[in-house]
Amino acid sequence: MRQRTVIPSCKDCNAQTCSIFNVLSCDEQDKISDNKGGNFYKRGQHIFFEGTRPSGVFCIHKGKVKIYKIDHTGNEQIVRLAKDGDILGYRSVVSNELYASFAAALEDSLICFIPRSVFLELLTSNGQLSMQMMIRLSKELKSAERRLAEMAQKPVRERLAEALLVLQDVFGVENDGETLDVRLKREDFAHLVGTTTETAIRFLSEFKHEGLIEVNGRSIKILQNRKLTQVANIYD
Amino acid sequence: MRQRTVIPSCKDCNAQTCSIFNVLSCDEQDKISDNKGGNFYKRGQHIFFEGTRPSGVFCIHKGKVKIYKIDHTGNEQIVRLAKDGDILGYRSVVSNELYASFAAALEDSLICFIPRSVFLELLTSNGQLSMQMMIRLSKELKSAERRLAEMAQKPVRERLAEALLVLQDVFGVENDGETLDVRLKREDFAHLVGTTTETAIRFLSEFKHEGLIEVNGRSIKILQNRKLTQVANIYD
DNA sequence: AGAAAATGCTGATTAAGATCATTTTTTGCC
DNA sequence: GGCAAAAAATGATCTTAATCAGCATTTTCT
Repeated sequence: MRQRTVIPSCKDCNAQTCSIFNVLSCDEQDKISDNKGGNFYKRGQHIFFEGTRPSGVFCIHKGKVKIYKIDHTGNEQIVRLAKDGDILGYRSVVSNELYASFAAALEDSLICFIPRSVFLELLTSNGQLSMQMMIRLSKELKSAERRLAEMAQKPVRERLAEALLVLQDVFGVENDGETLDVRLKREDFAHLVGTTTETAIRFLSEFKHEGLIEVNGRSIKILQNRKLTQVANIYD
Repeated sequence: MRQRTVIPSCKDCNAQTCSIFNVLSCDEQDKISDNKGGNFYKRGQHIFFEGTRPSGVFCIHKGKVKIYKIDHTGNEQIVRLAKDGDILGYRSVVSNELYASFAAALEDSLICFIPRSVFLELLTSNGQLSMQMMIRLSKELKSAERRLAEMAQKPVRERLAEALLVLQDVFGVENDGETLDVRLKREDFAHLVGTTTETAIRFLSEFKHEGLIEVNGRSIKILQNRKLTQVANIYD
C-alpha cells in the first residue's frame, strides 16, 4: 500500500512566512494545522474544476500551479499563476460561488487544504487577516485588469515578452541567476499570452535569434532583461 | 457666484441601500456623512487619474462612470463600469497604491468623497463591512478574469454582443423595458469591447440588420435578448 | 532501450480585424 | 435655429495572427 503523504505542520512551513497567513497567532496556526488536509499532486493533475463548489481553500506548500479557463471550443487561457505560499480557491470561497476556473499543477506539488469553515472563521475573527485578504484581492484585481487591457491593446510579441518577465518575477530564477525556475510547454506559453502554440513558438525563436533569451528545450534563460522590458512596452 | 453643490446625507441616499455601506450602523453612517465631501461632475469630466495617489474613495450618489486605461499609443480600454451606489477608487486605497486607471463620468454625475482615513477605519472596525469589501473585490476579480480570457478567446462580434448584455445588466433599461438606460458613443463601445470604432460600428449595424437590436443614434434597444446571448456564446 | 505519443518547429494560406480615406449625419453651442 | 465640430457610417486596403499541413524532435511509458 502506498505511503500516506506527510502533511507538514503550518508552523514548520517555510511558505507560511510569505503567505497571507503570516499574520496569524500561534493558536490560529494550530487551528489550521489541526484541521487541514493535504495532498500530493503530480504534474498536470487537477486541483479543482470550474463549475464545482469549493469546500475550502488550498495552500501551496511546495509547487507551481496554473489557474485557467477553457472556452466552449476547448481553448485554454491561463488567468493566474501560483507558487509556494500562495492560496488557491479563496476567490470563490469568499464570494460563495462555484469555481470560475480550473487549477492544475505545473509541476509535482504538495498542497494543503483548509476547510471552508475554518478559513471563513479566521477571516471574520482576525482583522489583520481580512485586511491581508483584501490587499491580496486588490492586487490580483489590478493585475487582471492590467492584463485585460493589454490583451486588447498589445500585439502578441509584446505580451509574450511581458509573460517572460512575469514568469521571472513570479517563479524566480535558478542558481545561475538567469534561467527561469519553471519549465513550461510552448502550449502553456501560448495559453498564458493568449495566442496559438505556433505563434508563441515563432516569437520565442525571434527573441532567441535577437539574443534576448537563450532557449534549451523548456528551460529558458533571460539574457537581456532591459531590452525585453522595452519590447514588452512596460512603463511603471 | 455659482451655487455650491448640495451634498446629500448618507441617510437620505437611495443608492446607499444597494451599496456595500448598507451594513453600517447609524453612527457609522453619520461618521461618513460628517466627514465626506461631494462634487458634481459633468459628462466626460475626470474623477481621478492613473498614477496619482488616492486620498479617499468615491461613492456615486447618482450617475454613470467608466474606469479605463490608456496605453502608450493613446488607445483606451474600459475595465469597469459603475453606477449609483457603486464605490470608486477602493482598490487603490485598500492596497495602498497609486491609481492604476482613470475614471470619468459617462453622464452628469453627483459623487461623494470619503477620506481615506475614514474609509480605512470603518474597514478595520466593522467586520461586516470588510467582508462586503472582500466579496465585492472577489466578484470584480471574477469579472476581470472572465473578460481577460474572453478577450483572448472570443472574436469581436461575440464580445460586442456580450457588452450589450452587460450594459443592460449594469445600467438597466428605460421604462419601455428594452431601451438601454445608458447612451454611449460608438467609440466607448469600441473601448469597452476592445476593438476599433469602425469595427464596433460595423457589428452594431450587423446586429441591427439581423433584428437583434434597434438603433436610434446613441439610444439602443435590445430586441432579442436570447439570441444576443447565443451570439455572445455565453453559458452560465 | 525502444516504440508510441506528445510536443516542437517551419512554411503556406487564409481570415479577422486594423488602418486609412471619404462622405454623411448628428451633436453641442452661440 | 443655424453652424461648426464631432461622431457615425462605409468602402478599400493592409497587417497580424490563426489555421492548416507536414515533418522533426523530445518525452513518456513499457
